[in-house]
Amino acid sequence: MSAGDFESRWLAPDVNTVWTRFLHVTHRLEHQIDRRLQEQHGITHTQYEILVRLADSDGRAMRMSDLAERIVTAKSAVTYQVNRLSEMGLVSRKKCGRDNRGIWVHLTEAGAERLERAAPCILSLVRELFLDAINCDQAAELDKLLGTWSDNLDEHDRNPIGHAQHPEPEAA
Amino acid sequence: MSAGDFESRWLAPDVNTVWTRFLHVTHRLEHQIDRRLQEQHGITHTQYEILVRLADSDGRAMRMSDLAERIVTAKSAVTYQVNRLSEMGLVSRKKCGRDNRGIWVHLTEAGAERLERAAPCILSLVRELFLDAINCDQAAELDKLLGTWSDNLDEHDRNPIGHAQHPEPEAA
DNA sequence: GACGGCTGGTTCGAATTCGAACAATTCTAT
DNA sequence: ATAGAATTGTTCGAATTCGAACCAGCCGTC
Repeated sequence: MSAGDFESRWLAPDVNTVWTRFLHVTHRLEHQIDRRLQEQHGITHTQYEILVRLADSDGRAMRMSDLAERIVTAKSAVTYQVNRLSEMGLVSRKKCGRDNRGIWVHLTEAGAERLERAAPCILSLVRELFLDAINCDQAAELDKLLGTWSDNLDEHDRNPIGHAQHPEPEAA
Repeated sequence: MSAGDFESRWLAPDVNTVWTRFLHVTHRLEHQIDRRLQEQHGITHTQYEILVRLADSDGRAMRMSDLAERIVTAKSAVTYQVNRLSEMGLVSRKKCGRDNRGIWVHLTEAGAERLERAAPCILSLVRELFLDAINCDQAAELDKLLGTWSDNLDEHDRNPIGHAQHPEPEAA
């Protein structure tokens, strides 16, 4: 085809390159961590994340929906995983009197212990793969970047469309 | 550990914070893109990735396993997605005479068109959320970081554990 | 040229995720 | 007080992913 001017087609190679590499790296990172976590501690990365968030929370407990928001998944997925973790005895659910429809997920002693055992392993992996090899300046830069991205996402969530094509229904 | 210099500022706020933010940001990014892609172009992010890789390849074709490696998923997942894309008419499979067990996945005209339509949309989203807000220096920095991480992962893959934690002390 | 070992892809079952529909509860405004 | 809206979690079905088992074609050696 090669239809004349398509400057907006592949844009600057930079965007593509950086983005592609970014995806590649993040995917591989997740895979590594997931595997290690599975093999050595018998939990998923998501499950690990849930435990971490609980441990970091006041009273080692959190509401389902807060959990969902923190780990960025659908509520139903949280239900599923909390069931799993509950079966394993790592968390427990308790109704909270205040709001009868709400549920508090508590980290159990067993859960805390499991986390204590898994955390160093994962953190060292994260360090090894992710942080150790970058210097302070880069680290500071990364921190800034994360902030920027986060803000951007917030803003975009508030204002989903930006300038997207009209949400036209499929014309017949 | 003096509490004022870059180093401690970086190390002290612990790995956890940066890592957590990183996960949060990447997950949200993926979700945004996935949603946009689904809503506006009827394909998954993985499917989009496959199309992109094909379009970028010589002869707009790739072997299944190369594809799997590029997009970092299990081979079976590639089979699955290529089947879907094939049903949609966006790719086609062709045996290659050379190696009778190998399969070349070709981008069809329809696939190329679909990609042409989707790419600007996604790239603009990527820019908007990911790149626009960072300046050249930061972009360069990011690029360097990605390179470092990638190398790290390569090395780690070659040398998976090197010092496995306690393999499995599960008994009481 | 037959034999064991690789490699490339597929198939199968299990696990996980999502979104939509739902039930129960709280909140708001009249 | 009450109808309507919003929120909280769950359930359900569909889609997707993974890993292991598997088949088939390639490659080296004898």
